[in-house]
Amino acid sequence: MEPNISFISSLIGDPTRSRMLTALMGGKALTATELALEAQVTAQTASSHLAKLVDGQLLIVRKQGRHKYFQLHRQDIAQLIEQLLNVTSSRNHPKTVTGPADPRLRNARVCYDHLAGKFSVALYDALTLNGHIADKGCETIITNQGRSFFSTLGVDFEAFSRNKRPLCKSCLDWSERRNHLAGSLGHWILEDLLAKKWATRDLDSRAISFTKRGKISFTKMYDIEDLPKTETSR
Amino acid sequence: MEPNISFISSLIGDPTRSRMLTALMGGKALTATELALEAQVTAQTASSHLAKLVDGQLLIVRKQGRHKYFQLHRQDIAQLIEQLLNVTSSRNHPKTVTGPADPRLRNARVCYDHLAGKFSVALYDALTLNGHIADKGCETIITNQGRSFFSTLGVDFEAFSRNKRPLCKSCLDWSERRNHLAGSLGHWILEDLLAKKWATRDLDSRAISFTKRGKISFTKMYDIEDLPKTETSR
DNA sequence: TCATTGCTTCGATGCGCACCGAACTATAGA
DNA sequence: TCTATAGTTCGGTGCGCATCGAAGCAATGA
Repeated sequence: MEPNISFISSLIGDPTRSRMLTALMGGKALTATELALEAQVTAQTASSHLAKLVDGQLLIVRKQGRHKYFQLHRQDIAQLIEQLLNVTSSRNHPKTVTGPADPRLRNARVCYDHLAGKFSVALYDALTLNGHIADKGCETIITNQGRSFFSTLGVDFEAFSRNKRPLCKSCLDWSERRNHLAGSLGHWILEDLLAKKWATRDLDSRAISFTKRGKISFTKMYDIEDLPKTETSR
Repeated sequence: MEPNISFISSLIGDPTRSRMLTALMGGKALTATELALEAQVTAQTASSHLAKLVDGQLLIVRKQGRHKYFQLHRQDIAQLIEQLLNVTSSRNHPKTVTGPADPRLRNARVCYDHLAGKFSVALYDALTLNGHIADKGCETIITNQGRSFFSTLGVDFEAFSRNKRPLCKSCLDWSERRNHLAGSLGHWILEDLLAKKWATRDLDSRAISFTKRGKISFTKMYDIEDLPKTETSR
């Protein structure tokens, strides 16, 4: 028998649940109340939705004291949501597309566990331009030069290769409709950014805010030429 | 604003509509009545569903005489469905997974526009083994050797490169849970098979039936060692 | 121990929508 | 012209489910 697509799709198909799922695309685990707020429903309603999402294995839950932390179940779920975002955004009516997007989200945001948005696309372009990665159209690979470049930055490729996750992977950006870097290398870059305090993760959203100094350092480190201006206005 | 995932998902989320969509994964355009049969609903019900799918831009429709032919809208929709199939099948209860699958579908079937199933996985393995393609874990690329190999078979890489579609791409097989070849090269292989009359497309399903001679030629052409036995029993 | 906060269960309400019967339009062929 | 087939529109039915109020557990902290 062919697997039954409709079950998972109908889980995502409810507006409230899909709001929860996109909120969780930030990669951070969120509590039930946070998700209720995000989805704009009462705690009771949220509870029943979350139970369904866990039951359908879209989310995993971890209990910590009197809190319950929810996360996307696995990488492939995040990929599915991302693909849905892509398909949807390219299909939107022209009117709504240009709608009032949060400028911070456009600049830099988290896409599950790696960077997305204008900054991320600029990074991808710079890495390509400098020959660190190669965009083969159908795939993105890391070059030998890129391998040594990232090694000096402290990337442990040995550890990555033990991991079954793809090292580098292109991921279509739904706001920019251009490629950006995903995979474990994309993950490393984001973690590195945050560890270096060049940028901070917003508490209330998927947005990533660069500090002034961080922006400069980031630009220098990856040799990015045309980093777009940060629109700091809310 | 983030695009609204739930709209598309809820379209796919209805069991009847999802049956129609999976039926269309065969790549062939189907008429409204065929889809009604496939989804096991009356013509009226099918009509309303199909209108919604077209309206939601999941399908395109072509009118021909008194027939209406429906097809998946674009490649990305097919990819989305495929990803859903993957996620769903890996999540199925062990009981239902081993359920009575149509053996013909397991052997060889169409995945939108390329080959899938056991045969396809065997092909992928053989191509890898012979160094025609290289599975880099995170991506699949065609080697120089593979390029010349396929050139002698009549592949016009020039024409492909003008196309924006990826040349070769791995696609996870939901029945085998292994990679098989997608992309325009995967498409070419399927078309070539059918053109050579080594295999025929079933009229009523996504299944692909190899002729005895075709199976031998296919095995020889791509140097496949361990092609699984064809289970001809229905 | 009691109060507070986080989350769940139960029950009731009401909307949305999948479904079909019946009647209608449109195309093809004779 | 008439007949058969393909597809649509309309109206009515009924189920499913998202929603919330109220009450109930559970864990923390004082």
